[in-house]
Amino acid sequence: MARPTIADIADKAGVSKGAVSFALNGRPGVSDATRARILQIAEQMSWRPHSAARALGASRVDSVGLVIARPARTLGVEPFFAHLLSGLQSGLSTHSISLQLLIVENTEAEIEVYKRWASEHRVDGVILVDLTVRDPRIDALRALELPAVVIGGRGGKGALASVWADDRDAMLSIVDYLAALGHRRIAHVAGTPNFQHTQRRIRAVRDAAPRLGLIDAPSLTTDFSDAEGAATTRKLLSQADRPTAIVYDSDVMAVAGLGVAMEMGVSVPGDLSIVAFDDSILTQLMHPALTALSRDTFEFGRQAAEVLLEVIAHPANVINLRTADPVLTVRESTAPPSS
Amino acid sequence: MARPTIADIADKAGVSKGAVSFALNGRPGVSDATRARILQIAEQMSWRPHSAARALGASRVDSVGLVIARPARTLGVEPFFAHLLSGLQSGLSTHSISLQLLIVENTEAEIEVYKRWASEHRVDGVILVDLTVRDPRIDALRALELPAVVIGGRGGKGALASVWADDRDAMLSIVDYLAALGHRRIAHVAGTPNFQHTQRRIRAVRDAAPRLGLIDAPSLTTDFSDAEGAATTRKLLSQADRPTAIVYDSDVMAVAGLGVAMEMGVSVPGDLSIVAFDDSILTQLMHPALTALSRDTFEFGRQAAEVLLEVIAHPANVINLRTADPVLTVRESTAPPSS
DNA sequence: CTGAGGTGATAAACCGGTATAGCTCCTGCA
DNA sequence: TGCAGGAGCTATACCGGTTTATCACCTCAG
Repeated sequence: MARPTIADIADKAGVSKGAVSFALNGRPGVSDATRARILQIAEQMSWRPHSAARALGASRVDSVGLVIARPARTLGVEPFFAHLLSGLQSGLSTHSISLQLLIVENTEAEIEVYKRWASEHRVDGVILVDLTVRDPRIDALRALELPAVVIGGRGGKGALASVWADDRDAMLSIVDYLAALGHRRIAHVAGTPNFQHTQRRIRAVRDAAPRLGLIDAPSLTTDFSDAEGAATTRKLLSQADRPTAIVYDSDVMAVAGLGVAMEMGVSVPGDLSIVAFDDSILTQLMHPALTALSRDTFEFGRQAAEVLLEVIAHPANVINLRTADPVLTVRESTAPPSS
Repeated sequence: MARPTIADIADKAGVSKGAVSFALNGRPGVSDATRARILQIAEQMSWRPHSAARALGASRVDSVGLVIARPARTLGVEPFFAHLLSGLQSGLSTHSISLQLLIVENTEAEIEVYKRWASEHRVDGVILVDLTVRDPRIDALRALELPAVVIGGRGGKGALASVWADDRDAMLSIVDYLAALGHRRIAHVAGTPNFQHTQRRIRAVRDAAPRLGLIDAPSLTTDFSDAEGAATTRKLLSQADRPTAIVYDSDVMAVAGLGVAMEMGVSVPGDLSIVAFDDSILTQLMHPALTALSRDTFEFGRQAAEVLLEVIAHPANVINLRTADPVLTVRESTAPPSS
């Protein structure tokens, strides 16, 4: 017998299908003795539930979805997603929930995927990343009544559950550190301005400037690419009063910035300190190794999974979980300013 | 009506459920007029099939799986997987097939996942990556009768379908190029020896050495990590007769190697030429930018998807597809040897 | 005029589970 | 003694599709 069904088990145990179902799902309706016998037979026949049959009967598919709307090119470099995925899976696997992953080009396509998933009952819920200001996905998901958890932002007036880290505090810890080293000209090479976290980081820099007595603290937005990271760095370093420290919103841009500094004869950390807002193997491969903000992305994913499962189970329960604060890992790219 | 079923359509069209099913799946049994009417009603009610119901009836789930057995740490840096994923999805989405992704720690866990997927009918087939010599997954999959396609290797005596590139030719093109530049001491920092492609690359170097008159052409295996890449480079550059060119099996190791060269005062490409077997944004961020072998990984994934769907439809049909050869992208890290 | 064969449809079984109504005992309490 | 109530189990409907057996009807050849 290749693939036993509960009917086979019922036959062998001399009970009804219903009793087998009760026993296998740990719900009342059978005696302990019968339950034990059924479980043993199931084990021995190496029975496993047919996912489609269960989904049809129980109207849940034990599967959640993650759509990433980014060009594949930028995806690969970011260890963020790999760690997030691992964390998500770690949180899901304990409940035998599987993960559907889809990479699409833009937000419209992403919303289309949600519609399809909802109408085909392919997932019980979804995880949202890269939240933008006035994100259209939030309304779309609400309309679809698809449970969701937002990663790294708030779910729009508390409507969607979320798991988030405090970008503001994190940015402040970087700027505080640089100011303590003696830097007064600090620049911030930010990412895409429509991302919520970009906004929060820019605001943090702006707010901290007066308190720390910074002479200049510009935030320049980019598209997160190495090319714009390099171009922006070139512009900053060409100024008369160039910054003595630059904070980059991503590790890739920080590495690109380091390249520009070398190319222009600006020594790091002698003439310029560099900090990356994201940590990865990239920052450690460099010479000098880059000071970077380390986040526990794996744990982030694990918590997101837990929250999502909770929201699926109890849709009314809107959870907003703040995760552990990221910490600044100081390496070789930061030092007091030379003059 | 939130989610219409074919019964609703049947009611509205005044026909039976069966007729609707025939019409929607484009199979004979209904007249063209009725078919058109049913399709129109389905469209208007924005009907979509319930995936679980379809899976249960048709015994296929329109979903395939990919398991990656690697630590998440190394995963993120490799653009390879992001591109492969995009390509796979591109090939699958035209047939409305979804992809399940799972990252696990080791091969045993991977095989367990296959067993679970097979017994729970969660996927119609799987894609295999990182093929090792005498790979245990091949026999496991055959035992499970789970359709599969192997990426980047042969499916064990032609048993499993495969999509592969010619690693041997690729390595020869690198070594030929370095020899043409005048290099006679070429070293090869290889990956894990149990990978099939590592073996093929090592063999290619060994076979080419006499023909090209190479004085020395050692292949040193590593675990693919930046640490071992750096350590091996350090060892090579400390030798009396140190190599004038090093070929690295991955971009991460090449970058680590470049760092070691800088740290030891060995100029690149003046004193040492460096080639990476894998291309990515990493190699382009470096100074000097690294000469690297570029593969069309997206297309690779797309073809793998096509082959897998073919194998699922016709299990007896074992396809072995050779993809386009990778090309060497020459950048700043290679030059004729100095002396 | 008859019968073979094809067309267009229906009804019902089926896929493998879950959920529920109901039945049979058994126990405990008035 | 009678009966309420619960434990333990069965039978059956149901989820939303697919597939098969069957049938009515029409056409056309013999």
